[in-house]
Amino acid sequence: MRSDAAPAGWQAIRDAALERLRSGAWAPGELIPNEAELAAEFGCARATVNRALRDLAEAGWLDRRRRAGTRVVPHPVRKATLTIPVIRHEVEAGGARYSHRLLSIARAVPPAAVRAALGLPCARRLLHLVTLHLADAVPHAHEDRWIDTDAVPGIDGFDPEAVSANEWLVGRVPYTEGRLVLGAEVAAPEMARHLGCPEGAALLTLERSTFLHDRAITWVRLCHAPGHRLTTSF
Amino acid sequence: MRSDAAPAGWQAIRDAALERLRSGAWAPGELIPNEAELAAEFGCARATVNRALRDLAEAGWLDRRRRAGTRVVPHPVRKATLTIPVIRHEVEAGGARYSHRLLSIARAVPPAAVRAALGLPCARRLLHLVTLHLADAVPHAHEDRWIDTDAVPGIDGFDPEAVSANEWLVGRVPYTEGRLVLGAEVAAPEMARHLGCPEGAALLTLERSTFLHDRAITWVRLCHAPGHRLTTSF
DNA sequence: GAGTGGTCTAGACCACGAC
DNA sequence: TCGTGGTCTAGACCACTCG
Repeated sequence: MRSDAAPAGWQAIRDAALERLRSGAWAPGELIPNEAELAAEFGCARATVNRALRDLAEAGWLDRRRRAGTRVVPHPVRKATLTIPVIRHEVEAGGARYSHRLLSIARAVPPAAVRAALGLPCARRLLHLVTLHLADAVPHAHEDRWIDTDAVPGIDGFDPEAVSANEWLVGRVPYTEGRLVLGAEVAAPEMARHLGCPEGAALLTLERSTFLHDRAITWVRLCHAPGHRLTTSF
Repeated sequence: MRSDAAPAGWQAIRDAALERLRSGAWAPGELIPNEAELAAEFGCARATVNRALRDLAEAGWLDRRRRAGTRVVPHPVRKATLTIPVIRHEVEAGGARYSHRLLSIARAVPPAAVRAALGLPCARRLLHLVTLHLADAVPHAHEDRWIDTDAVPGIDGFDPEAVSANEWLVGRVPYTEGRLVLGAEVAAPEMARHLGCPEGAALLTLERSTFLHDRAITWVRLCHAPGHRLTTSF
């Protein structure tokens, strides 16, 4: 009995191929046997080999071309996947207790930069929320959010004191498109006060615009407390 | 004749389904018809519908479960893919002319933080390169890199003055695993001098460790000039 | 138990593109 | 030109899980 699950079918073939890639049996830049040959070797249909190799190609290991055959990509992965968590989950995953504090709530016309990010042509009034997220009562991130309430049915039932806008929207409002911008900024005096950090500290910022069918829903800018890092494997 | 390509086969079915998702005909949280029904509707084999729906599920639109059927995911995508470009390509994509300047090259024992990131137990000497990347002769990013030359065959043929380590390694050295850490830091005096920015500016940093079969290859830390942003859609 | 998606097969035809 | 991967089909069996 093996501790790891032993996949059967196309996953078994994918794993066998992956082993050859990792071990160097199929070296970078090299041409690997064609589908028919591998199907014969593994004793399965060509479609099954196709499924396995397609999976490896999508993962960035192989480069497949008609007529030219399948080649091992010299440099496997150039993409990293960033998961965008609900902040409460992020905090709790770190073993801390999550809380949040609503700093301000108002209806106002957003600044031009926000209007541009959301593609709003006219100067409409949106709901503006500023929230502080805390981990074990220590400031974790500062959230500046604009919501087009016309695009969010059921917003009346939303109590920003009880549930953070971050979590409420994620749970209830579907979106189809989004844009994410990562940057860094210096902590201004007010931000430093909110985050409990020295003025001039470097903060990792994350701006996110989301849309439903090209209709702007919300724009949010998160300023993380100093030292915060985003990590991903690839 | 249509200006946009009209895919046939499973992609056509995927697109038709996507249109229903985007239009709301298949609403978030809702159950969609099963594969057999859709196959009948589209006049194709069930496997073809399966291929199309699997694609949408991988993209995060659908949640498919045996027996339970296929459901529209309420909140489509929580993942963003970050592409990690060769810096020269990144600069040239911005319409600028790329150049680089080697600031220092030496063999030394890396600091503990770098050893830890690479999982090096003992204090071996690695190749240490510091490079400045420029866009139209303006500083773009500062690169601090450590390379385990034993893990990089052919390193003797590498001329760091001619080609940046970034590009040389990407083109020649395969890797299997990697870790990426994004953060922000304040520009120290020396860094500010290199990047031509004020001391105390906020810099977006990107640390990357790469491995080949659990063997450490290189660790690199990029400090981008102020205002630099990483963008991705999802 | 029974309905659903997951997968496999064997064969076929097609589209691309290196030669 | 013609080998290669891309895809479709029709049918079959399996695995999961809801009721």
